Amino acid sequence: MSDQPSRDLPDENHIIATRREKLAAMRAGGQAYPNTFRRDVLAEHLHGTYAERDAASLEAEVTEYRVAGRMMAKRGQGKVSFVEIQDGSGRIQLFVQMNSVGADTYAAFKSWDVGDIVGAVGSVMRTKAGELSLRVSRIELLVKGLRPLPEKWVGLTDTEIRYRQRYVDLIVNPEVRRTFLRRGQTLSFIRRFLDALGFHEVETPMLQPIAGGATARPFVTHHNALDRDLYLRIAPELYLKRLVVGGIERVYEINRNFRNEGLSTRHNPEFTMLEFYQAYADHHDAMDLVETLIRDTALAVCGTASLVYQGRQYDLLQPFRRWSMCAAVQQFNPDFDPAQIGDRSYLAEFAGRVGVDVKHGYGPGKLLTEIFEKTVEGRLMDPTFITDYPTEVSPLARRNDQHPEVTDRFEFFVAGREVGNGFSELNDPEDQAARFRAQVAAKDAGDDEAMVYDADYIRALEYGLPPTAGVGIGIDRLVMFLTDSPSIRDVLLFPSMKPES
RNA sequence: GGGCGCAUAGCUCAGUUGGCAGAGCAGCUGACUCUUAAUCAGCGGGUCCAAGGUUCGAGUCCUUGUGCGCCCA
Repeated sequence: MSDQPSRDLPDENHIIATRREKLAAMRAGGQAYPNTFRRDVLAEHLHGTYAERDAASLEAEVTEYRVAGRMMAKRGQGKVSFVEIQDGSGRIQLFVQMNSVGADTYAAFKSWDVGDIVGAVGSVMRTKAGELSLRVSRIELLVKGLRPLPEKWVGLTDTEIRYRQRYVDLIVNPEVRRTFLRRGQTLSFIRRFLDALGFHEVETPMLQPIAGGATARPFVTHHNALDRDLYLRIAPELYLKRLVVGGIERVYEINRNFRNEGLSTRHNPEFTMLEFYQAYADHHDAMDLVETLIRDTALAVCGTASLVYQGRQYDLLQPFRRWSMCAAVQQFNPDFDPAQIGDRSYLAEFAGRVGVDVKHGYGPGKLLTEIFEKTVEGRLMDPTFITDYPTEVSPLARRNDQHPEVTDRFEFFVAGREVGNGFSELNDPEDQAARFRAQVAAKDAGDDEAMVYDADYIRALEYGLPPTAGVGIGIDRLVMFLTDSPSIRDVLLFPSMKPES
């Protein structure tokens, strides 16, 4: 231990030291990190091809295969050993005999460790226990693993190590790999779904001079050459609607948003959002589209629309429920009187009673929304659209023609969590300018999440935004639902963490 | 931001009333030509999260801090 070459590593131990000695011996004997071995088959393909073949019929199979992967198990039995290697598709057992690979190779092989990466050549066989294996004629150590893998049976459960060292998590926990493959399939399917409907995928700025399109606190960064602050975007919304003005009438973007808020099982400072906009459509069309999108995505990536999330059954084939916010509040608060929905003092009293921290600037719409979030949101388990969001809390949404105090807006909930948000877009530039001014007033009054006046966006609207519906869907929360993951950190490869202690 | 819980070997975990730091797996040495968490014999392995405090004596009790988890805001 006295001459370790990597004293900067905090957790050197005798296991790592022993493996470093093995690596040093490899270096002394030639190339320790060869990149000449080429494989020609994956484990999954072997299992698929030979699943039905018995031991006797495989004896006649002379095809030599070349496989490569990480050794996940090694069971020595004297002059014969069994090894499980894991490649990108799964695992395959290697049957390594001294008589087949030679005494020298076999002696070297005995010193290799679980966690090392090997390449092997051999023909298929079935062992006496019935396991499909490769009878190895040649085997080669490709990469020496210096750090021991977690214990083979219980594995790695410490959530902190799982998140900070996701590479280890991925090696030893197959379900983690499945979760992230499914996340990729979800993104891929959504793109195909929207592409097929004539939507065009675009990329709009993530560094923005004005962080608009949502009510949230942004991250601030600085551009040195311009000597000005820029903001990481909190939403792509205002840029995407500029594109609709420009004639890209069906447009979407899937990318990261950044919001300067705390961490929780539902919040990560950077998260992935899908937003799409469709000209000549309204919020009803958008809800229909979201319902189809969610259902078809589940069918495509889970193979079924009947899902289990955290022990509860969800049937996405049933039509999604649609409730106005007021009706939903009444549903979960039998003593709530919808006739007094315009009465601020009534709402303030009710809000205070259910635990809302009522602030002076809150109007009736904000109060109703707070009551909704406090008493309803977490209980919306089955897929539900909540509609008729108050204009007061919807500065970018079109007013309802009959009831201008609410907007043609909805949010989508499932499993007690908000997953989507959409509305008929406000395309009246004068109304939009007034709404921005109200937001600026709120900001001046101390609401640091309120919006900033975006003069160029108003200018764009003055050229004419077609009647348009827009939707945002939180991809991380959708993937949580589709993969039965309790925390957003389970669907982010590298979730935000406090600095390692 | 508040409350509760957790932190001991590379990993997963025990640790009694405050009295010598433990197990399984992994590792090392040896045996073993069909194993499946292989088996058998032997051996090594610790900043008990950090810093203070109480005590003859602290992994254990107290305080503060750090990280993680859960709940609440």
